[in-house]
Parts: sequence; C-alpha cells; structure tokens
Amino acid sequence: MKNKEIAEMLGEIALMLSVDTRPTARFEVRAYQKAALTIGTLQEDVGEIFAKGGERALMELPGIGKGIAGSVAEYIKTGKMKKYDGLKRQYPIDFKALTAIEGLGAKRLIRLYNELGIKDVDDLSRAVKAHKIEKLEGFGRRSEEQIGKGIELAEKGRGRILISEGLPVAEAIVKRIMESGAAEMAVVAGSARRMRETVGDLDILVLSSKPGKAMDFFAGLDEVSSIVMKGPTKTTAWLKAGVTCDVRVIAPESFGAALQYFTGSRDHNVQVRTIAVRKGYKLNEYGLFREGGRPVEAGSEEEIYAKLGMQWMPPEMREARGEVGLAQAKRIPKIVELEDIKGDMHTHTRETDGANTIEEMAEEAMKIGYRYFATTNHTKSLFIARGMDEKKFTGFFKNVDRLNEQLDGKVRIIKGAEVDILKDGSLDLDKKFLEEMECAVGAVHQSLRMDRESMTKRIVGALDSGLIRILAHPTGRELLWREPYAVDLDRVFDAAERNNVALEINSYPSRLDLSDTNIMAASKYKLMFSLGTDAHRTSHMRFMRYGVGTARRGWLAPDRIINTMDMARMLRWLSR
DNA sequence: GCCGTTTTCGGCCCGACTGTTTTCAGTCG
Repeated sequence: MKNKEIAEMLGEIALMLSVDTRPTARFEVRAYQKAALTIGTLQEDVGEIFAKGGERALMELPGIGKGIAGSVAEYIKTGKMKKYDGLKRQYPIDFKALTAIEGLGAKRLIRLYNELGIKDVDDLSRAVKAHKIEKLEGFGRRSEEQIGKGIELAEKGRGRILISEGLPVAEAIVKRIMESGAAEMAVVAGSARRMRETVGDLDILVLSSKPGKAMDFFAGLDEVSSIVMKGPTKTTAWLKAGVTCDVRVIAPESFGAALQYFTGSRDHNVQVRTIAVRKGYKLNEYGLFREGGRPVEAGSEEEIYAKLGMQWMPPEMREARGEVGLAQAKRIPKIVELEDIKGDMHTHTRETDGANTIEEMAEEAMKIGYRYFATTNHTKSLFIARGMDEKKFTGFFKNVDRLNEQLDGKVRIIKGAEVDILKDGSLDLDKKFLEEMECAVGAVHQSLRMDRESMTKRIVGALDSGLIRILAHPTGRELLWREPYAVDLDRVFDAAERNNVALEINSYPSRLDLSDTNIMAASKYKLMFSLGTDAHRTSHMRFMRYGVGTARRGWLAPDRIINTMDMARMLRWLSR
C-alpha cells in the first residue's frame, strides 16, 4: 500500500511549485494538493486500482487527470517520479518536518534554503541560535523567535489528541464562556463537532455583544497555557491539553453560516461552495450572498443547506464521502443516536482487570438508563489481565444470577466473556461452556504480529466455529500508538456475515475499532454491529458517545446495531 | 493540472492575523 507515500510526494510537489512564478502555477499547486488529499484518504490501494484498470482507472478518482495519473503510474511501475525527483533536486528540503513548525510554509522554507542552505530542523535550529534568520529581509526578530518556539513545540510532539480528551475540554470552555456573561452563546465546531477520532485543534464559536470581553475571558481561562494570537474577533491559544483552540466571535446574523463553515470538513465545504457558486450564490463564514453581495436570509445551517437545494445532515457525515450528493437528492439516511442505545455489550469487572464490582457496574448502567449490559471478562490465556477459566466463570455467573434476581429487571446483566482467539483460531474456553454462554465476544489480544494470511485465517477460523456472537475490536489498532494488525478485512466481514456474528464498534476512545471507514466498508455486507465501551471502570461506560460518534461517521443506521434492540429481541438474537 | 446540467477554454474558496511592510506577503484554517 503506497497511498500515503504517493500522497506525500504529491503534497511536496505542491509545496515546491508554490514558488513558481508562472501565472498558472498557483492552480497547479491546488491541483496537486487536491490529488494528494484524494490519494491520502483513499480506502483502496492505489497500486491495486492501477493494476486492475491502469491509468484510466486512476483518472476516475476526483482531482486526478491525465498528468497526475501518469506520474502516479510511473511511480508504481518504476519507483520513480520524474516531476518529483526534478523538483526535489532543486529543493532538497525536509518539508515534512519543517512545515510541521508553526509559521513556516513552502515559500519561507525555500527562501531559507536558497539564502541560508537550511534543509532540515537541525539546520534551522542552528540558524536560529546564530541569529541568522532575523537578518533576512522580511523576517526580523519576531519571526526568528516564533520559529525558535515552533521548533520546541514540534519537538515536544504537538499533535493530535483523542476526541475523549479534546471534546470534554472544548465543552468545559463553552460552559465557562456561557456562564461568564461575556457571551450570549457559545458552541463547539470543527473536527470535535464532527466527532473525529482524534483532534488537532479545537474550534469554538461565540455570539457576543462584547467581543473584547469574551476574548479576554477565554485568554484568561485555566485551560489555556499560552496565547498564539489575539485579535478583536479571533483568539488562538495553546491549551494544557496539548492542542490549540481557536475562539471566534460571530455576528448573530452570521451564526448559521459560521457554524456550517467552521464545522467543516474543509473538503465538504469546498463541495458545498461549488454548489453555491453554481446556483449564483457566494457562501462564506458570514453568510449566504447573491451575486453583487446582497445577503440571503439564512440564519441557521438548515436554511443555508435548504437554499442550496440540500438537506441538512449531521456534522459526523460531513467528510466529502458522498453526503453532498445524497443531500441534494434528499436521501440523507437516518443514522444512530446515543439515545437509541439500550445497553453496553462489552464491560469488565474487578474479577479480571477491571476496577469495579459487577454490582457497581450494574448501578452505573441503571444511572445511564440502560435496559441491559453484557459483562465480558477476559479468559485464562490473558495472564496479564488475570483472565478467568471455566470454573471461575461458573462461580462468577452464579453471583450474576443472584444479582439479576435482586435487580428484578431494572437492568438485566447478560452473562458473557471476551474470549481470546488463540494463534490457531481456536477459542480460549471449552466448546460446551461457550455454547451455553449468553454472549461470547471473540477477541485477538496476543501474537499481533502474525503475517496477514495467518491472522486472517485465525480470525475467520474463530468466526467459523459458530461459538462467538460478537467480534471485538476487529483490527486491533490503538490510536496514536499502534497500527491495526495485518488482516484481510473483506474476508473477515464475509465470514461474519456467513456466521451471523456482529462486528464490534469498540467505543473505548483509544480504540474506536472498527473505524468510521471500516464501518462504511463493512456496511456493504449483510451483517450486524455491536457497540461496547470495553469499560474497565464505571466511568468508562460513558465512552459510548464516542462509539456512537464513530458509528455516525460510518453512516450506520440504528437497525444495524444489535444493542438498539429491546431486551427480549436482543436475547433472541444472541441465542441464535 | 483539473474540470464541465452554462464551458474542451477559462475558470479554480477566501478571510483573519502577524510581521515587517508603508500597502502587503505569507501562513493558516
């Protein structure tokens, strides 16, 4: 899979072309950026697309025409790309690392290379220390300081954080701004509103008749560690959480347009704006305008989409994955909501590596308003988690039976286990024991570095055993830490469909596995999904919102998810 | 370099903020 590599090369071509002075060059830059984005976010392997359909198939992709298709094909065939190699000889610069430094883009980097020979972060660091940069025309002392700070931040690993770390901070800031009296309204926008699995910055929109006061209040909050910039209507700050946060003050009549604009995604907005232009409008963050600048009455997102002949759609869908066309056809599907979820299908207790008792977990489930939840402790092979054998499970389940009687249906505990799928695809508990269990959840935890074929056979073998009802965290990824294991998901989906096994959308924030795009791919099969938090303590049961967010990003309908069923139907489904 | 329900030529999203300028270029989202 060379998608990432090729996308990066196309992106670098765009950077290097941006100093080209030909009048058409800046449009070439945009073309290469767009092509890089297309290939970078592609599900299928570019190499396979080319193998199957040649350059013609590449040209089917949005933003890829004859020229770029040729370059991509050249690279796939020969491992070389003339256009890239030529430019790179001219500018042998480590763009990837250097553009990650705040305030440095292609033009300044190429000047730094031409005038000071700076090729990488080390060169840059030395030049800053020797105060060579402040002497350059157009740079000055402030720029040099900013670059110095930027290097430090880049080295500290500024970057993305989990949605579960970002969204609550954004919500807390919104709450405090609202309570301060400096604003009439504040909302979270950006990728956090779209429920992306990780966020690189937070966006907050504020409606205020005292913009200066609102900006000052935000700048002084506890959550803020330093101010990047502060103007009359926009402030950017680094948060202690490790990301930046933009707060913007918006005029009331622009609120809908601003919310639409700043929710993004950028690609979604580009598509929406193209439609606006075609219909004779101009759309920006201030509103919808007729040609000549006459504003169109459209104070909410719904009205803006409606004026463009589109249906409103949930923010989670706005990723330029076909939702714009559906909205035009008025065929936006109904997708699952948090309120649809009637129980949690994956939880642990302190009998293994959880922190709480089954009683405490039941208490929490009732507080949330669940009708049921599955207790799914680890099995014996997972020593580090003190996994349980058949005997321990038997004792534990007796306790659960007693508790279920006491609870008298207020919440029903489903007896299950997160059964290890061993190296050879066999399961970590006796066949007979598994057959009698209400909810066996299969999971791979060990020997993750198997080759693709062996891993695929291992998981498909477990699915074909007919003993498990749910496949937990099907790809094994850990966000910001561990890649998915090598596995042929199509064969896994196929086996899940064949055996009527639900695929888990693990809602633990560092997993979110299946991912949004995996869910879209799996949806094409006739199979069900299951939402579970993998809770290891009571508070983790609240992670369900992130799993639901991921399901929504995968356009999943409530009737494709087993735990939207009421209890009787759910038990029937499990017993099949 | 890409693209087309006005087009195979002539367009391509656009505004805020900063720094170093003295009217604007670069960066960012």
